Amino acid sequence: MIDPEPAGASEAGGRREEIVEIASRLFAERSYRGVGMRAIASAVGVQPASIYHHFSSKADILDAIIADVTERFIAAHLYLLDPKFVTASSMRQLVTEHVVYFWQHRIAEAVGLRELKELSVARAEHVRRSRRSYQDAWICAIQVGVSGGWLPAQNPRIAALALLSMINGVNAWYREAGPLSIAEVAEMHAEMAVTGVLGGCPEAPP
Amino acid sequence: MIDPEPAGASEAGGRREEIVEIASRLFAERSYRGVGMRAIASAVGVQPASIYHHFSSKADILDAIIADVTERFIAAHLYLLDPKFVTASSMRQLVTEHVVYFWQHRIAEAVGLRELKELSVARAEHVRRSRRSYQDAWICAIQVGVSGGWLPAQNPRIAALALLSMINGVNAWYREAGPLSIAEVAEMHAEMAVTGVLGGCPEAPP
DNA sequence: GTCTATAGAACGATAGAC
DNA sequence: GTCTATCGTTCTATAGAC
Repeated sequence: MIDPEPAGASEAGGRREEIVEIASRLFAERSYRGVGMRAIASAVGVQPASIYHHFSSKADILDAIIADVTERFIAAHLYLLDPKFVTASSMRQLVTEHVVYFWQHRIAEAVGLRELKELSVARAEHVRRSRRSYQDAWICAIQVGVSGGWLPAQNPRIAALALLSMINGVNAWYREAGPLSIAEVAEMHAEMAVTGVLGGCPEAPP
Repeated sequence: MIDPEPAGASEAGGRREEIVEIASRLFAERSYRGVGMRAIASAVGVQPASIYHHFSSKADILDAIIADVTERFIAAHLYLLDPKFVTASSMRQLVTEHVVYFWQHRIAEAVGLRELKELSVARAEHVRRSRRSYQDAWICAIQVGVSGGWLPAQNPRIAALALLSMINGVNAWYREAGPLSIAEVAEMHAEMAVTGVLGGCPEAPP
């Protein structure tokens, strides 16, 4: 049993984590600029000045929210697009895990997507580079499939961007109250993405 | 030659139109709450108080920006999804026109998507209803295709939402500096959407 | 139709006691 | 670690002259 938190993070249940969690919900609902320190403090149940014992500024809270949610997923899953081993099956697996992970982290992901410009330039650039590497890995993997004859996609770059738009869009409309679980929706998207957008037949090699 | 502006709009080049155009660009770049009346006035070249001669409030400017950009497209194109006449070909045409129109109106569309919650409740609800009718028309049309045997989509609702996410995502990554025109990207999306996501073969009837 | 001037509220952040 | 109190800024919006 390994501590799932990276080194440097405080134990769960600390004030700092509580502030991050509450602020992320508020930012997702009313936007970063639409939520003041007074509103955050009030939701936490403390006075505004107390927040500054845990964070040096409001932007520092935003940094902690966005931090590396997306990067962590990308770093852990890029191997599925490795040109030497990528298959239609590994692509389906990646789409499925992508949809599920992004839904599970939907609040931080929504804030990270919407408030990217509010981040410090250095951190925003870090996030953009990470996303770019994921996108490029998809393009490269699709090109491998086209060269190998098992993916008939016309334009790998456009296909990759269309595929990512499709699966990133799930959070905008999916609701847990509906008849389908997020895992079912994820599987359907894997099918629509790889068999549909990329044109890879389910029974085709590899 | 008919006046393209709906009745009630002032002639082009008026201060009101100038303010709407400048404010929409600023809102798209720095968000509604991130842009003050001073910034808008400064960009227009007047004093802040002068804006209030043309608009009763900042929210009134946002209303004028969003107004009915999306509704106008939907109202003019719903006929292409009419259950009695819809075909794979009319779906492809709609996707193409959708992508091109949304790109041409990308500034207002971006503001309308991002700042929907800043709108007055009544106007926000009007926009949501309009989008919902478009979505429902897509679902219904796909169901017709499934019933008719010319679309193998598994789940019409999920397929419609995936398709719309895909084509609405174009504005997030397309840049005119690239090698493809928006019309070319739109055509490729029509192919990926109808042949790919919905599974309709190009040569299949109708 | 645009100006100067400013009201009144909310903002991010700090000082210093406990 | 949280409090009270508040500083200085910025915000939307208005009053009234020209």
